[in-house]
Amino acid sequence: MADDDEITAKRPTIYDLAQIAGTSASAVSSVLNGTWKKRRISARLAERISRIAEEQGYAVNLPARMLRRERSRVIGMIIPKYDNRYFGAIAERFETMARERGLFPVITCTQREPALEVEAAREMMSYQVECLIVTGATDPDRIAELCSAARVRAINLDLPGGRAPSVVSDNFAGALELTRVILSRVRADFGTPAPLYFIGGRAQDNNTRERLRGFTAAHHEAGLAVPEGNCLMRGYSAAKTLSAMAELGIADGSGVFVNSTIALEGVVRWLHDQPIPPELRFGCFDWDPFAVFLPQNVGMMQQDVAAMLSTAFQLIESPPEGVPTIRIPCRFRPRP
Amino acid sequence: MADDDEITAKRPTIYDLAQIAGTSASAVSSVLNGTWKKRRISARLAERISRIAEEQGYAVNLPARMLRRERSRVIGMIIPKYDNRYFGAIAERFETMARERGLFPVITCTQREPALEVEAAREMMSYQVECLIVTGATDPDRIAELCSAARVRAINLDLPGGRAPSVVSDNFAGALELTRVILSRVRADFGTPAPLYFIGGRAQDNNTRERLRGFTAAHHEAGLAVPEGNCLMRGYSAAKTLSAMAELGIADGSGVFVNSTIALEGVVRWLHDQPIPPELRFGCFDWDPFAVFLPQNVGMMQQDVAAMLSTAFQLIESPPEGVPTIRIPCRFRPRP
DNA sequence: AATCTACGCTCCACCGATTGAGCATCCAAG
DNA sequence: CTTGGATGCTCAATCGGTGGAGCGTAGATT
Repeated sequence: MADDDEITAKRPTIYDLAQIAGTSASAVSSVLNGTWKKRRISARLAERISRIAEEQGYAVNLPARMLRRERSRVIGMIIPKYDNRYFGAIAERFETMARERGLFPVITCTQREPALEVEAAREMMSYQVECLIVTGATDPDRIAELCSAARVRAINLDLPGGRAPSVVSDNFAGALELTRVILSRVRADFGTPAPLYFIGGRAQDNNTRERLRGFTAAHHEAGLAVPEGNCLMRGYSAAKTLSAMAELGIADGSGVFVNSTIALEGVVRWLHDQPIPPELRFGCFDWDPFAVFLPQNVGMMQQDVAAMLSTAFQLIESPPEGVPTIRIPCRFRPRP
Repeated sequence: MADDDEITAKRPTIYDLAQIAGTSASAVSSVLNGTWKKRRISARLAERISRIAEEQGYAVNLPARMLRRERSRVIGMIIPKYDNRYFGAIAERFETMARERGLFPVITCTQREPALEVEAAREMMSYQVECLIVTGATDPDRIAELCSAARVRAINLDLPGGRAPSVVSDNFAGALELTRVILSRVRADFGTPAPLYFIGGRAQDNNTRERLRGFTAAHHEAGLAVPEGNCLMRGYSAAKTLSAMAELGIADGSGVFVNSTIALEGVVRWLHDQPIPPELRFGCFDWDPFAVFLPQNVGMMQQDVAAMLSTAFQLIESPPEGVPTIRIPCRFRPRP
């Protein structure tokens, strides 16, 4: 409340409060953590201690509490990047849901570097996390191993692994639907039923493989074969995608399946770099509120972040048998 | 390295390692935290302890370490949202820079709710942060007060305050330049030197006021007055901006200054909702890699996140006299 | 031979909060 | 007057890591 400078040189502890209140540290502790009824502290004393704590601007020393308690109530998340809407939404939703459950969320971002992923996982162990959500990790099994050695439950999000339960989007179904839409729009607008291009991601990465499967299946439905050369997977980088686009020799009337918003940045930049931008149609796996309005976009496949995280927290709260991979449907958002 | 199940029921402590190595906990501690030379532990023993720690998958218990050490080496950041590029970039850069300095970054996001801001600040005190970067807070002075009571250095980022050093963009200069560009493009494309609209933000908020000042100054330069009704500041919400747009009766040939990417979402949605979208030109304060390609966009004013955070860390490392507000220039990014 | 110094290590108090065990006090029942 | 129970509180051990103080031994110096 009021300023009380020069009295407290450091932040007050329960011992300081106990001295001021003329009581014991254990009474103060139990009042401030809510166990005072169980410990038969009178309401009068509880009241007084609370008031003094307020006046002194007391804040519990979490490290000390965590050291003593057997449960830390800390839940960790490692995530590749903050700077796109998908991962941003995941981080935000994770924080909210953790707090709703009385847990302390700790997030760390690994810049998509495998070495940093492992380091981040170790750091999470040091924080004494009870559970770790591993998002979009290149090697989730490596991390799951670290976790199981430390008796920490791990959940894979976005990218599946073989040693911990996973929650992922239904990449196959999403890619199937998105490819169908792009194909039919290309047919409607240009009349040519040509096979589409597939741009972005990494061929080894599970999500990319699943999406490529959906992409191929939609082509087969339409009686089309996908030429090898149509698929360019140079990783998650706008710059690499941009330089790759030049090789394809994309002509008017083409259709493009873009495998992430980061790849889409490359595609869009390439388009605008062309002296005469080709007339084409594209669709993208992942949604972005601005990209969805871009002229040649037919629509975007939005992953259901809320459902994915609800499922992840359910898996944490009631650990499943075995190592399931749960697939969450995506939602197609056409260009408005 | 190898699995060593069923041996360790819990994560090992320095005492466990000491027992295995046949030495004392303090030797183990000093080896693992690097002070072993100072403490005259032999290289041979240090080697052996390191190997055993590795084998056992030891990870230091950070809460215990933090409790003991007088410095926690934790640095906190509170931030309104993760889900836009500006704040996403800030969070990411903050993490990187903190780690480069051997600090542990802890970020929490407050959903732009004043009550959550204060709660988040309290939580940061509980984590024993040594320093707190307060980003885009609605009431930075309230938080600065909490911090000074707990002897925690605070720095305001993005939104300035009166009780802690602040690092902000040069909103006036940025808005001046952006307004000039929009005005000249409107003139070039439509011939009509009409005053622009100003959309988004809150009238009480410092950044919005500064930008409005730049906006007005650019109009005066051009011999134009800004009619009151041209400025609509309904907060940081796409939905509110969208509904506000309807009131303005924007006609062909207009120019719009959009005060944030979140407001831009509303503007763009409004445009696409119109049966016949008006021909207009807009510019936006804040950059987004997709929005920058939208057809009627003349360009975006990008805040220099790296410079802002470098400055913030400098202020942390060498605390300044008084309570300065440092302004960082922005960079205009035209539509490619 | 006695003293000194460097070396290599261990002992133990401590950080702040938590919690099982235990100690008075008081009122009621036997 | 004693026993029993409830009430209201305090004591002290503990969590894991840290670091100042100190101890025994070996080799060097006087």
